[in-house]
Amino acid sequence: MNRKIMPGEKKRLTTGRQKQILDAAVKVFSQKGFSGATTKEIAKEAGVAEGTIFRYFKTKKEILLGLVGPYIAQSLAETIDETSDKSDRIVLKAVIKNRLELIKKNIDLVRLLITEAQFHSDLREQFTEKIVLRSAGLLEAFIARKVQSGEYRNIDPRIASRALAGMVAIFVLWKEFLFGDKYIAFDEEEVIETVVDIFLNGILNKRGKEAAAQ
Amino acid sequence: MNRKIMPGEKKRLTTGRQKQILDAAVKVFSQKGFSGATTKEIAKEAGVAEGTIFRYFKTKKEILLGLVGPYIAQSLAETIDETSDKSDRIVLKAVIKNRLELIKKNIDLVRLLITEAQFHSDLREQFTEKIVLRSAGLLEAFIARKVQSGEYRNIDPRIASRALAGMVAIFVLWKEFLFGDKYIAFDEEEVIETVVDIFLNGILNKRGKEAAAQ
DNA sequence: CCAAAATATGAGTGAGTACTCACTATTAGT
DNA sequence: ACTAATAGTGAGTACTCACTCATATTTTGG
Repeated sequence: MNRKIMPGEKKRLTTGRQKQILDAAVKVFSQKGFSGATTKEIAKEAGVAEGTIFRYFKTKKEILLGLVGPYIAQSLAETIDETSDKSDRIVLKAVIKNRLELIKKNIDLVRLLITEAQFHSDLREQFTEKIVLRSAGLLEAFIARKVQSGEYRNIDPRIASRALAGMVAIFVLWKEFLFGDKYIAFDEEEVIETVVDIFLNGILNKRGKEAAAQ
Repeated sequence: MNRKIMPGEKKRLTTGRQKQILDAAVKVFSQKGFSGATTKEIAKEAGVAEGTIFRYFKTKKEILLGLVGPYIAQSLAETIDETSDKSDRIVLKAVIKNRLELIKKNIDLVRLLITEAQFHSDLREQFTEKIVLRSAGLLEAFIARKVQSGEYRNIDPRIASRALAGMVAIFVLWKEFLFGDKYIAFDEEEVIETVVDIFLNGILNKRGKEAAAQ
């Protein structure tokens, strides 16, 4: 009557039809937008018949919403704890690089989420609470600690954390959303280095500090 | 046979059916996305019959492209020349505020352009060249001058200008794209103040400078 | 005022869409 | 090997959409 549940499986989303369809959906949705994509295309991309899709998802919209559960968590919710004794410069650069890697690996999903979050409030809420606020919170907490310890100047960590995120984000948007390398190709390493440099210089409490390299 | 052209008119896009339809299109497109919007809705919003739309635009796509000509220029291409003797702090804050006002006044158009630029390369190119690169160029030049004069540290102005833009942009995206004031309501004045502060502190060549307010 | 030109209308059309369902293929239990 | 349950299929269905066009209204010029 009901299929046996294997010990370790519970919700095996990593594999199987469902995952296969969601993977295809991310690709097609991100290329054409939700409204512009057709279920026929998704089926083709997934290598299944159109009807099969509706065995796993009642509606097209439900496919989109299917992305915010385990799927997103699996793709984007990795966490990093650099509770190290390394310098801020190193830690921040590492965090940023890690984040960028994650985004680049899932750029289709990210573009899709940002684009469609505008139009689907249910998607927006999940995306916000599961990904954005959580990520923002980590960086915010890090900065708040430094402010409290007096290492950083007394700047609102909610603003500072977002400012730093924004500095990096704009280069991702620039490249992945709009222009590719058509107008300017930025060197990622140099961008990160510069951004962290401006940020730390801007927020550190002044002490005898190293001068900027000429 | 052909209608008389009044002396000063040439292309009067500021008024008339065309403008009326474009205004409606911005509203509907930005709410539903290009694919999700229907010509019927646009017609209704514009207060004309559906057929009338196709008297002014051959296709739906052409309505979208109609937005990038004089329409965009008129809405977003205002320029500011703060060739002043005021302090950087004042100038930058003024520039940012001016830019934010412009964006807020045309937020529907901005959202639409950012969203649809992904899917329509013709729109993307116009938007990029007419708006984005031009705006970026102004700030870039400003910073480049300061770097050359030795006021700012030797930081790539292309990166620095975008970093500053990103710091501000993320708060606009945060509010207008995703969350409104649902999670955190930022005070615009404070955000600008803080961002400029971090940026200038981060990029200024060190001299006897005012300490951060406690 | 009138006719002719320009403009506006909205029911109609064909293409294309999300979704259904009667059917086929595969798998699992014995 | 047989059977029942499950999974997969793709042509068909009801509907929506961009776009057309015959007709109606407004504007123009004399």
